[in-house]
Amino acid sequence: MPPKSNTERRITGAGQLSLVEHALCPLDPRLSLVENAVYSACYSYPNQEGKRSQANTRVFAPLGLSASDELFLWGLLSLSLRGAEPESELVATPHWFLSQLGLINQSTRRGGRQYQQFREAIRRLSVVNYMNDAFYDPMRSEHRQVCFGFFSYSLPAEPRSSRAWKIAWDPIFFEMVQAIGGNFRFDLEQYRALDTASRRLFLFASKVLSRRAQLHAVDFDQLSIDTLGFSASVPRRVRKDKVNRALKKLIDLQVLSEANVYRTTTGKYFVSMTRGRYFSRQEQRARELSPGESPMMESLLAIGFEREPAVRLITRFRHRPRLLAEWCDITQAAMERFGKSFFKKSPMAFLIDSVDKASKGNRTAPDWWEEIKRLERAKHDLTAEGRAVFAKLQNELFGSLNTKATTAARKTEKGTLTAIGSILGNSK
DNA sequence: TCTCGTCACCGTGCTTACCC
DNA sequence: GGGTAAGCACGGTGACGAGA
Repeated sequence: MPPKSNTERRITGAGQLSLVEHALCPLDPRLSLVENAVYSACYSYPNQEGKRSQANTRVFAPLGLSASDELFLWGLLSLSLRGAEPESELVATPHWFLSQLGLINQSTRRGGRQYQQFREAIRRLSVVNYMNDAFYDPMRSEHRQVCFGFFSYSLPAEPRSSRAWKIAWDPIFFEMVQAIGGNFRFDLEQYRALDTASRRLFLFASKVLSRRAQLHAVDFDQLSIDTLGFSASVPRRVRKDKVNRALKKLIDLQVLSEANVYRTTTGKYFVSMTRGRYFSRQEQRARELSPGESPMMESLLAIGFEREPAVRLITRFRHRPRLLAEWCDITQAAMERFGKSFFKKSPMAFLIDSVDKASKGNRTAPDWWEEIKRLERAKHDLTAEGRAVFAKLQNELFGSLNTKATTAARKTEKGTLTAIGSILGNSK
């Protein structure tokens, strides 16, 4: 079914160039949603001499990872890149995040489950460690060894709290993403409507076909296992069936005008794809937020402001959004922790006075609030077992890349989830 | 014998409708 | 906003048959 050609605002997602070349975890949640999961994948890229080289990746997910978590990764990234100036930190209520991502709205009676899924996805994504021995750096126009997490977060420890959530991107990752040529845009609503395998294929096609009209020959095994995340143990005929279904969905959405899985010799399959009409109508840049849509709005309303004064306050501090977000959080934390008796006049007066003084350097955040933040941060620490796996993976991918043993190990682990026991066992 | 396509089955996660 | 149940979609597996 072709997408609606309406004039309503389309939500735009943002993808990272190297990350969509390969899957971050298996598609099957039974394989991916396990503690201390390690997923290996590889992809080929043209090096500086124009020859094909191979990039090897490892994704270490201490809390496991679900293919559906990627929706939140790309969605949050798009929110950070929405304005003229990219924001390395997002501070907003979960309701704001979910409504911006189109997961909840005022007309649908949905809520609890979406909040829980968002919270769990954020937890899993925040502890992921990503390693790649040839990650494309758009600023230096070269491939580099990288190791980073995606983001850190700070949520109120009490699930019922109405305080804002804070999400801070990893500086190295964010530097790569926000650079010109480091990201690409796609239609998040279309992405959300697809199943997880089709979503990955959609992103891969969005990246590659935005630069050229046709892809003549993508290795089928590479695409189905490394890029989409099907298990290598699944017979090729079954994978072919599933990839064909995903291709058909993209043809129906006019992302592709034509696609074909074909065989050259026995056991050697390739995929061809041709760009569809989706690319000619895609809105490249997302609209900037008005003050009324600011992530601060819900926090200010919760503190007691009317809508108009809240808009004025947001406009006044539009160049210092972090300062306003921090004092909103302090005010809400004080309301929850000490009650209204904490405030001499009102929470609104406290906020305006505090943020005014803080902007002039005459007031700093209270100690009790720093202590709350410290306790919230403490929840992130890896277990001893997790630290051991991470150290082993780093050594394996970057420490001895040229040894035959490592190459052999990579071949057997490619596209698979490695058992933690085997990793720790090998290191003995 | 090998490759390939189709189908049924099971387990899991997600969406939707309904209700409070 | 939040909980629950039913139905749906999908990934993985295995069996079976057709054709080269």
